Amino acid sequence: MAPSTEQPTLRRDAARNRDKIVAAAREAFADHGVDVGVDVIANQAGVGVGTLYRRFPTKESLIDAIIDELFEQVSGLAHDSLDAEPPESGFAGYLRGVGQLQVDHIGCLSRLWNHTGHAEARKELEATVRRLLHRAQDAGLVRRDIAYPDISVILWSLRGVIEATAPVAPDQWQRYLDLVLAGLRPSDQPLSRPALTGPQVDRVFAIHRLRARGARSS
Amino acid sequence: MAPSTEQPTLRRDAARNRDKIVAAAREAFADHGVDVGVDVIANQAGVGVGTLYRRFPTKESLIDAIIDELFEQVSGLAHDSLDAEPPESGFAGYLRGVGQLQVDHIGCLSRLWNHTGHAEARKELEATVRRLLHRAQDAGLVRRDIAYPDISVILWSLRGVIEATAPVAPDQWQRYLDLVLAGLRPSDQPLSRPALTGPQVDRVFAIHRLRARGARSS
DNA sequence: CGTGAACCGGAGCGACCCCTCCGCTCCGGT
DNA sequence: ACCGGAGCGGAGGGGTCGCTCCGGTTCACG
Repeated sequence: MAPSTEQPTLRRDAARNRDKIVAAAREAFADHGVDVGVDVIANQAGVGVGTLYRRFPTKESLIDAIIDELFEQVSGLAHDSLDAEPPESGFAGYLRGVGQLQVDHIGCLSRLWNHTGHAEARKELEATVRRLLHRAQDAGLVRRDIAYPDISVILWSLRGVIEATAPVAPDQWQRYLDLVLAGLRPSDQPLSRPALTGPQVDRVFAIHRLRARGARSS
Repeated sequence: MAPSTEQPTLRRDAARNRDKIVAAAREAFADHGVDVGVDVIANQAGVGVGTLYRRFPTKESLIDAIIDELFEQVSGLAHDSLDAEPPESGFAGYLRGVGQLQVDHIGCLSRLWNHTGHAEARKELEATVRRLLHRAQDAGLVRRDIAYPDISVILWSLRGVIEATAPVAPDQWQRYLDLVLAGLRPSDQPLSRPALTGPQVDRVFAIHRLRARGARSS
């Protein structure tokens, strides 16, 4: 039952501070983006930066912790969507749910989809979303030549809309998603290009992860 | 014939260097994003940073110059699309053209749409795009309840897709645009939200312009 | 060709930010 | 109550980046 990475039982005040740091980081990242200074986070948590850095050896690792939380919410949402009624509505519900999650974590969007570890958790999420997609296709809501990587592309596009419009019109992305869902409905006009392949999607993740580290390569 | 902002006749070598700086900046921004150091640009242009800063008092003003170029290309593209054959194809052609421009200037995307000045040029572009949109609507290619601000939203979404996928699959955005265009076709299912209003779009621009200046507000 | 103004270059300043270090505090088991 | 050590805070190191300053150079006009 215990996770593989076992903590050597944090002292109680230390655990409390860790929670305060995570909460402060969550809020600060959502409000001001991942570029907020660590001192701002430490201040908001009521601790010193030294305390922060004892628990999270790197600012990046703190970001990862927040993104991990977010990823779990996405996973949970996908699983919940499996129980939607009627079943074929789960697909749209998943997309709408992810949209709302993105709105609630605007500052972190650039990191949401380049998840460091958890390859296995990613596989599971993918399997779930594939099921949602197939159900929608079987019900005639989504054209057959839409593949799983297309969902990633749609979510990237959603990110673009949300990042631009959310501060002004927090629900405008829903109108846009209506349009996309309409575009997904069966049609006899073929698409001009094939879908991304799985490895290509992985490379997109990899590139964005590199870029996130502040690469300044040639 | 002379533009309203008259230059006091730059010395020839100075003009040459200015051009070299702009060319280097265009390339550097496209390749590495707007976060490249000014010394990189100056190096590539074969001049010192001092020379760069004589011509462009701020890195921001250099970025603006590049964005202005890009904006003119968009304007030209919109006008060219007016002559498309058949006329109702101009709308899709415009969107595809803007997509390609975005691919060619990936690093600048975050700045493309928050254009500082030229309110009048913006108005003209808007008028042109409105005509393209109306033609497509009259031809039955686009549903009637799509308004001009929806085009901005679509371009923001396109930006999200391009930023994510272009390094791996430079033309994947076209598949995605196919879907959006399909979603724009007439339908009797209403959209769940109204379009953005003009002032809302302006506020989106304003907010992003502020954010670009590196604001670290509360 | 001579002259003065415009121009050039790059070392260096200041601001910012991530992270470390070390003297002090306070938890918690005995 | 006592004590060992985990935990704490925040000043400052190290690095980056935008921008400035000024001695030397080059252009263009008379």
